[in-house]
Amino acid sequence: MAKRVSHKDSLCGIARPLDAIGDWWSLLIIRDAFDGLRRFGEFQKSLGLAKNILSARLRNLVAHGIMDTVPASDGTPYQEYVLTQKGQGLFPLLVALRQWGEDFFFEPDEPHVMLVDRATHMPVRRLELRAQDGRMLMAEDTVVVAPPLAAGERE
Amino acid sequence: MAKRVSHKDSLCGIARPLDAIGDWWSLLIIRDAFDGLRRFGEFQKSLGLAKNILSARLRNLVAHGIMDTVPASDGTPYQEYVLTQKGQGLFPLLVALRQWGEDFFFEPDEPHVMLVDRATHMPVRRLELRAQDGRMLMAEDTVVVAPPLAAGERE
DNA sequence: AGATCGTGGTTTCAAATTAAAACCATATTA
DNA sequence: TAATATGGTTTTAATTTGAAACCACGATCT
Repeated sequence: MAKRVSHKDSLCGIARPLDAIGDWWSLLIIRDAFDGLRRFGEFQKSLGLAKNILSARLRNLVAHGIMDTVPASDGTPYQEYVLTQKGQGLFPLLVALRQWGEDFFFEPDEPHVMLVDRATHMPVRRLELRAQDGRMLMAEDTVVVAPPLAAGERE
Repeated sequence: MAKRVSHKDSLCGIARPLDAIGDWWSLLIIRDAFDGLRRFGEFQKSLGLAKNILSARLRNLVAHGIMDTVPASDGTPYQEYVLTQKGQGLFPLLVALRQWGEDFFFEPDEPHVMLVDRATHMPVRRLELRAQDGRMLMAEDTVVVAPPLAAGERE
C-alpha cells in the first residue's frame, strides 16, 4: 500500500497527494461520495469493483484522512464513509478532470452529463487559473519555484 | 492496458479521462513535461521508474493523444515527447492537485515549491469554481445532471 | 427456536501487472 | 577500433489485482 511513487525521499508537491489518494478507484469512490454515496454497498454497486479492493481503498482513504467512518445514520449497526474536509478539498480536482473530459472526450454535440449550479441549473463556469492581479494564466505563463532554503541548507 | 475502470459500458465523465491518462506515473510524466522535460532519459532520471514502464506509459500517452513524438531538436537521431493540446489541457488538473497538496500536506509554515506567475513571480491564485453569474460554488452547490435523452431512448 | 436473508466485510487463489535487470541497437566519442 | 551514451525491448520474479468463496452479525420470517 505504501508504494513508493517517486524515488526521491520526500515526495514532491504532486506525487505526495497522488500517493495519498491511492489510485483511480479511490478517485471514483471520492466522486461517488460527492454524489452522496456513503455505504459500502452503494459504492460497490456503483463502481462494480471487487469487495476486497473496495475495502482496501476505503481503508486507505480513511488512513489518509480523506474519508472518515461514522455510525450509520439509519440505525443499522453499520458504518458510513463520508468525506472529511481534506476529502472535500478534492472537488476542484474532480471538476478539472471532468472539464478536461468534456473538452476532449466528447463530440461537440454529443450529450453528456454536466455539472450545474444547483440554484440556477446553469452549467458551472470553466476553472481558470489566474494571477494575483486577475490575469488569466496559461501553463507557459507559470513556473514552479523552490522555496528559499533556510540557513545551513545547501544542496 | 485497456483495463476496464468501470463496469458500465460507456465510461462516465470522470472514468473516461482517468482511463486515458493511465495511471499515477503518467500524471507525473505529464507534470515533468510541463516543466520542460522532453527526452526519454530525462523522464527516467527525474522519476526513477523502470525503463519498460516509462516506455509503456509514454506509448500509452501518445496513443491517447496526450503526448506526441517529434524528432529531437538537437540533431540526434532520437525523438522527443511533447504535450499535445489535449495534454496541455491537463494543466488545471495538475494545479488543482498541487493546491490540494499545499493545503493538506504541508505545515502552514513548511517551505515547499510554489507555482508562480512567470511575469511577476507572485504565487498564482487559487482555482475556484464559479457559477455563470460569478458566484463561488462549493461542492454542495452543484449537481451532476444527465443529458436530456433523445427520442426513443428509455432507460 | 431455527432457518434464511441482507449487509459488510476477509480469505483464498489464479491471473494480470509491475519492476529490476539483462540485453540489444544505433550513433557518437576517445 | 573500442568504449560509451541514448533509447529502448525482453526476460523473469515479485507484487497487485480481482473473482469467488467464505464468514460474522443482526434482522426477519416460519
